[in-house]
Amino acid sequence: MNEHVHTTQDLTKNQSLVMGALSRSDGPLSAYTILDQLRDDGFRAPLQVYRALDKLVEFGLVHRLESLNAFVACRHPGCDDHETVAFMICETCGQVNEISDNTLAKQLKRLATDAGFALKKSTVELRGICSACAAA
Amino acid sequence: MNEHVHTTQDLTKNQSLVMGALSRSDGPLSAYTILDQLRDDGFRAPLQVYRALDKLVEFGLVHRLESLNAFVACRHPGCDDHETVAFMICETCGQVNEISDNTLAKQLKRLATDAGFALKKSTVELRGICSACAAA
DNA sequence: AGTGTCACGTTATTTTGTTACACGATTGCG
DNA sequence: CGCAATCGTGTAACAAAATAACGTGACACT
Repeated sequence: MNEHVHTTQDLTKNQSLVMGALSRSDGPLSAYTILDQLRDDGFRAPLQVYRALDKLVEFGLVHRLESLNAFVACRHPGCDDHETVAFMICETCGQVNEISDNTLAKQLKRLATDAGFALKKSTVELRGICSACAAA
Repeated sequence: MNEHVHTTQDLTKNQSLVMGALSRSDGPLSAYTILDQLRDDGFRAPLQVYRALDKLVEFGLVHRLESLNAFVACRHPGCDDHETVAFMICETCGQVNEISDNTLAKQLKRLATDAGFALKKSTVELRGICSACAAA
């Protein structure tokens, strides 16, 4: 097993449960929503969720949406560049679309470099109305 | 007076106080930090701060930093494109640099358009180490 | 046995943000 | 004028999001 790429099998029980909840969901979930969903599985405190989430984010299996205070399962786990991903968030239906645009990533890095800024992580979250909702 | 561009004179008392606190500060402030700073001016409840902040953001005088749950005074108030601004946030000193890059703005819009996504607002927050802190 | 590490569990607390309700000032209008 | 509508304000209570502090058990390694 590769030491960097984590799959479901590497996960601890709590991490698997949280990952499962996020995978089942078609949209982002808040930590407390996850907690509620996992009560029957023995979850009792927010910290249990947050600890699992921290690890899952670290593994690149989950993304945090800063503008929503919520989390989503990564659509392309295993891809390297988890520091430069963009999201399109529909304000009508709540659906989140994960985009991996190389040009954008490069541009952000260039912007940072030009300013002498050592970029660690970039948060790009686009808010608007998705095509499906616009049509409806 | 232009009906879209707001200046300090348009602001209500509370809005002015909050704007003043943000302008005085050299970095981002949380709503509750602002509240504490304005206790002597009669502020008592978070809602007073949030209401003022909402308006100031609406006016384009203040930006909200989603990844920090904090707020900063806009460096170039009066500029149109308050929906596509990027921030570089130094994780060492906490300084925030506001960037208005036209190429980036266009690219984000193109990304959205290509996906049939009606972009309303984009959040771009780059985390890393600023040049000053890297040198030190 | 001793040590370090890691995930886990529990309680309490802090930080952040919102809901609900009421009051006063202003504006617009019949 | 009188009256509704709007807007900013004030207060209290509350909900949501995140963390602090402390302790336990499992496991590996020496």
